[in-house]
Amino acid sequence: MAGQNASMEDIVENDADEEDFFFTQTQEDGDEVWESDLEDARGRNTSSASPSALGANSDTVIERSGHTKYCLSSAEKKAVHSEQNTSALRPPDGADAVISRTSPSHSFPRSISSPQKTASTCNVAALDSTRHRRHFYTFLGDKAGMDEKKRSREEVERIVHEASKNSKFFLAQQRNDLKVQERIQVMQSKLNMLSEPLRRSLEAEADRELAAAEKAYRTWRQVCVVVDLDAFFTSVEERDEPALREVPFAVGGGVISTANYEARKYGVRSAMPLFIARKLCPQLLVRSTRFEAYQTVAEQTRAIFRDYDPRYRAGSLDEAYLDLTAYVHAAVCDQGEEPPTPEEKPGTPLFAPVTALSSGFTGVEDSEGEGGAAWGAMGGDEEEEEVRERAIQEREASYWGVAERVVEEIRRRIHGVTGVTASAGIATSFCLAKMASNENKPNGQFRVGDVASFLRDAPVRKVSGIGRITERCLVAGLDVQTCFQLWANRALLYHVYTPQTARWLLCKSVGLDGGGLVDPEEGPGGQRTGRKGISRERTFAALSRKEDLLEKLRLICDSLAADMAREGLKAKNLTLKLKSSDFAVTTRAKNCAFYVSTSQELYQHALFLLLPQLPVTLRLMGVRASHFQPKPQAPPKGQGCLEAYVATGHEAAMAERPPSGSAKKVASPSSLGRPPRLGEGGSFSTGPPLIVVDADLLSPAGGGKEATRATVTKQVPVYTCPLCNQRLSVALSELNRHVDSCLRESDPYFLEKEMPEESKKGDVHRAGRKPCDAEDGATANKKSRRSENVNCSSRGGKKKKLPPARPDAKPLEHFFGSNSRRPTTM
DNA sequence: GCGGATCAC
DNA sequence: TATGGTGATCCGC
Ligand SMILES: Nc1ccn([C@H]2C[C@H](O)[C@@H](COP(=O)(O)OP(=O)(O)OP(=O)(O)O)O2)c(=O)n1
Ligand SMILES: [Mg+2]
Repeated sequence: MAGQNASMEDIVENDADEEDFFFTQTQEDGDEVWESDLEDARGRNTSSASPSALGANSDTVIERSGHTKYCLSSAEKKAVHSEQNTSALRPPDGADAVISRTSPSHSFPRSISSPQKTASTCNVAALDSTRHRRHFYTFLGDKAGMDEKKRSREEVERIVHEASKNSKFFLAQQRNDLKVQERIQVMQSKLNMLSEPLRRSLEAEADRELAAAEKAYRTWRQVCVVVDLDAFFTSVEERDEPALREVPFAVGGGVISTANYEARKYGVRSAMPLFIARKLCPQLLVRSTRFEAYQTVAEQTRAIFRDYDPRYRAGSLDEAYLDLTAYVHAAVCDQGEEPPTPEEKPGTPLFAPVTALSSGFTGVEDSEGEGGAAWGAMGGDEEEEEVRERAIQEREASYWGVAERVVEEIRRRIHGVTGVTASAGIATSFCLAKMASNENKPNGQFRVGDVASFLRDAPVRKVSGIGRITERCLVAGLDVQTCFQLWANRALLYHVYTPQTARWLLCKSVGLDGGGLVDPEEGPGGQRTGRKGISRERTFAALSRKEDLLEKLRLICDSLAADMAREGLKAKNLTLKLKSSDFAVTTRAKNCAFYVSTSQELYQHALFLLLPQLPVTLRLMGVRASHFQPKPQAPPKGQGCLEAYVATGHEAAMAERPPSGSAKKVASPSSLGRPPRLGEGGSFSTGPPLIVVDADLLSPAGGGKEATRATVTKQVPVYTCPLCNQRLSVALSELNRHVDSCLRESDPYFLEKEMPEESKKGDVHRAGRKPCDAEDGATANKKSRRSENVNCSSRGGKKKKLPPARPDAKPLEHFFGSNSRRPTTM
C-alpha cells in the first residue's frame, strides 16, 4: 500500500503540472459561479486565521509543513472565536484572487493550510453583492441547463433579494447561515492545525478505505439507470391542457411545486414562493396540484419499469432506479452477440484499485471514451493481444449501445403512455446515473462512459446528497468545488468530517455507491411499508392564543390519525414540531408507554408536548409518529399482549393500551421493571413525577427554558401550570386537580376517552385514565441544550454507511406537496 | 433517545 | 401581505 501511495502522489503531482489539462476546459454557464465563488470566499475573508498561510500557499510555495502547532480538541470552537476576535477583518488578498482566476478549479490539495478563508459574512449588506446572494437562496441554484434565459441570473437574484430582504423568513435564513459559517470556521481551524504527518496518515487511511470500497462496489458492467420525468407536475397539466405548454406556467399554491421550462427561463423554480415567482414573471400561469393525476402517471410509468427490472426502485413519484444489467445481457444475446464478461475487460479489474481511478483523474491517459478504457495502461504487447482487445472493445461498445437503446425505448414508452417526457442517466453506479439524468434534461439521456472525465470537473453539488450547505462547507472550508477536488483532498475530509461522512464523500467523489438495487421493495406480495414515520404538519397565519393553537393541533391529529388508521399503524413515539412566527423551528418528542393511533391519543400526547412551550406565536405545527408497532407478521396472530412484552422485554409485543377502565391512576412504568424513582419525587432532574396520574400532562417548572438548572437541584417542587402559567408549590395531588380543571376549561376534548365523534363537548369525565406512562421523564427534562454546538461535520441526509452493502436507499415513494394534499386549509 | 440540521423531491 | 409538506438520516449530546 505504501508503494501505491507513493505512486499516487506522483500522479497527483503530475496532475498539478498538467494544470491546463484540467482548467482549460471550457467552462460553461455554471462555471462562472464557481470562479466567482472562489473569489468570493477568498476576497471576503481576507482574514485568515493563521496569518501565515495566505499568499504563501496560494502559489508555488507548497508550505504545508510549517505551522500546525496546536491541536484543538473540542475547544475548537473557542479557538475559533478568539481568532475571530483577533483577526476579525483583514484586507483582501489580491494575489489569491489572481491565482484563483488562473486556476479556478483547484488550489492544490497540498494547500492543507491553504484557503484560509473565513466564511462569508452574511449580512444584508453582503448580500447586496450578487455573488453573495447566489448561494443563499435555495432556488437560485443552477438548474436545468436552459440556454435561453429571459432574465439574467443577476436580474433574478436582484428581484428575489428585493422581495425577500425584509422578511422574517430572510432573517431566519440569515440566522441559520451564521451557524453554518461558524461550522466553516471550525473546519478551517482544524485545517490549520493539520500536521503533515497526520495528513499523510489520513490520506493513507482514505486510500485504504477507498480501495475497499472499490473492491466492494465498483463494477464496470452493471447497467444502472435513473429515469426522471421532466418538469413533472407541469408536464402532466400540460398534457391535459396543451395551451399551457406555450406559456410560462407553474404548479403550486403559496409555493411553487414546479415550473415548466418556459417559466424557468424567468427564474421561476421549485420551492419559490408564488409572490416572488410573479415578480419574476408576471404572466406566470399557476394551477394547483392534482396529486391523483400525478399518481396515475407514476403508476403507468412503474408498469413500464417492471418490464425491464421487476426490482426497480421508485425514488419518488417521478423518479425511478433500474438495474438493466440482466435485461441488456439478454438483449445482447438475443441479437446473437455475446455480452462482455468482467474478466475479459483488459485492465479493468472489476474492482479497480485506487490507482486506477486516480490515473483516470490525472488524465494520464484517459481519453479512450469507452468505459474503463482509462484503466488500460497495462503493457500489453502482442498483436494478438491487440486483436483480442479490439474484439472486446467492440463487444463493449455494442453492449452499451444496447443499453442506450433500451433506455430510449423506455422513455419512448413512457411518453407514449403518459404523454410526459422523461430524461435518463445511464452509468455503472446509481449515483453516477443520477447525476447523468440531469445532463440532457429535458427529454434526453446521457451515459457516463469515462467516469473520470465525467467527474473531473463536476461540481460537488451535482452529487445527490450534497446540498446547498454541504457544498458551501466544502467550498468555503476546503476550497473543494469539483468531485476531483473532493478526491484530491480526501485527507482533509477525514480530518474535518466524521469517518462516516468522509467515506461517503470520498465514495461519491469517485462515483461509487452500493450498486445493486437491493432491497426487495416490491418483491413478493410482501407489502412492506418500510416507512419509519408518518407525519402531518400545517402552516397557518401566525397564532398565539392557546385555544387557536389547540384547535389546529386537534385538526392535525385528526388528519394524521386518519392516515395511520388507513395504514394500520400504531406508534410509540411522537414528535411535535413547532415553527414560530419568526421561522425558528423546534421539536419535542416523547415516548408513549403504549402504542397510540387514535386522534385522541395523538392529541393528548401532542398537547403534553406543546403545553410547556406555550407562550408562543406559531406559524406551523406538526406531529410525527414513529416507532411503529411491528405488523403482525405471518404466523403468530394474536400478538400484542402485555405478557409477551414483559416476558421478552421487547417492544415488539408491547401492548396496546390495556382496557380502558382498568388503568387507573398509577401509571408508573414500574410494572415494566423499572424501579420507581420516588425519592426524587418532584425532582426536576427526573422529569415529571411518575406516580402522578397526569404526570404526562405536566411540566415541571424548570423543564423549560426559564428556571436555570442551578436552582433546580433543590427540592421544593414548584410547578408551573402549563395552562394558566400559575406557579404552584403544592402537593402533587392538588396540583393534579388544579391542572385537570384548567384542562377542562381550555379543551373539552382533552380528557375524552371514547367517542371518536367529537360532537359532544359537554362535560367530560375522566373515564379511562390515560395509561400512558411518562416513561422516563427523559424527554421532558432534556438538558437545556446549549445548542450552539458547532459541529463541523456535514450532517444531513446522506447515507454514509459504506460497508453496509447498501449505501443509497431511496425512500420508497412518498407524497409531498404543500398545496396538494388537502386543499382545505386547516 | 432527543433535538437540530440537512437533503431530496 | 406573502416562503410548503413528507420522510429520512446523521451528529453530538
Ligand atoms: N421542492 C420541491 C421539489 C419538487 N417537487 C415536486 C414537483 C416536481 O414536479 C416533482 C419532481 O421533482 P423534480 O426535482 O424531478 O423536478 P421536476 O420533475 O419538476 O423538473 P426536472 O425536469 O428538473 O426533473 O416533485 C416539489 O413539490 N417541491
Ligand atoms: Mg423530474
